[in-house]
Amino acid sequence: MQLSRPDTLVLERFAPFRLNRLADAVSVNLSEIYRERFGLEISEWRVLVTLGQHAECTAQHIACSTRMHKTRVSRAVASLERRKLLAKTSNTSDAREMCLALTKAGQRMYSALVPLALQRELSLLSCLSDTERRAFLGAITKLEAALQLSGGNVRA
Amino acid sequence: MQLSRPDTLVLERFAPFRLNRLADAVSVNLSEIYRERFGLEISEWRVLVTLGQHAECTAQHIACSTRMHKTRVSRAVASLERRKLLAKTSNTSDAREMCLALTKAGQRMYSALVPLALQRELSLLSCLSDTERRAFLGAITKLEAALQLSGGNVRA
DNA sequence: AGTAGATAGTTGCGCCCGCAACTGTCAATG
DNA sequence: CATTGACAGTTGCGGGCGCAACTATCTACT
Repeated sequence: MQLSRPDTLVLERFAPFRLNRLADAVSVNLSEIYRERFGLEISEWRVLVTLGQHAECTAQHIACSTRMHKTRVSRAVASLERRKLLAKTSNTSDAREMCLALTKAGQRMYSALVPLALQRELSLLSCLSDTERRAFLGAITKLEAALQLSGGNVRA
Repeated sequence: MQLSRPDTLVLERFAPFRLNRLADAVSVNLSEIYRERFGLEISEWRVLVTLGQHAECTAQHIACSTRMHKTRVSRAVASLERRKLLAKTSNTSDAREMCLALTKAGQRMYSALVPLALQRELSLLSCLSDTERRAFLGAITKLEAALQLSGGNVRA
């Protein structure tokens, strides 16, 4: 990488920039599904998916596993609640925590969304051969580990 | 990827999410340099780097090559101008365009920043072997092509 | 039991950014 | 020449998000 002299930075070859640009483009591409078809913002989409995976959990858990700021989670949850896609119930053992769960409508949306999203993921990666894809995802796994992104980490 | 049943989406294994999270973490990591040490926002950093590479160019060109919205470029340029890191001169052949260039102070900042940024890039990628790194960057190149990110594209 | 510190979640504030609309300039066409 | 449409760049507006501060609750320690 960066074959030029060490005193010149070519943005197009600078890995952090390329990664940012790529992730943004992929995000925009995927948002056609959750945004245009289902009217969800990315933070709401993440909350929905997390709840679809872990039937009941707290906002804190969602913040950890999605690495979103807790205020962002709070707002996404509030929005989903307004739209009756999600319901809160106060936890009896700890009144600070709210137990979050998808409503029937939320589950229906989840079930409709997931196959489309997985299909889009495949389509995005379809420009890579199996070997290339494995190498790509393997490298990402290593980078995640190096940056301590695996498992539930909080940023703020 | 996604070895589970096709009706469940595990966010931690969903490539678009992983890519987004990784790019964000890399961005935060890199921002220690341009933000904390030099007081630049990411958009300003990109403008600075682009001008360091192409001595004189227009805002439009910066928007294309960085894939930033033209208003974002406009504000970053205005901020850099206020800080005397950049100077505008009106183009004689086309009065609509502004010819942008770094000032001496801007060039000094650029020269101080670039080696640190390149070093940080190396450090970020140091968890990969040469083979892995080549495979990783190669895959990114293919994905960029598939998403038409290479070369100057405008999004808006 | 009572107090202090930690934790879950919400909200006011300010900043950044995209959208749409605007100004000013250029090129093409009559 | 005048007019129309395209283009470079700026700005008002609104929305989303992070930070800090807040409330409410739990836990630990005396």
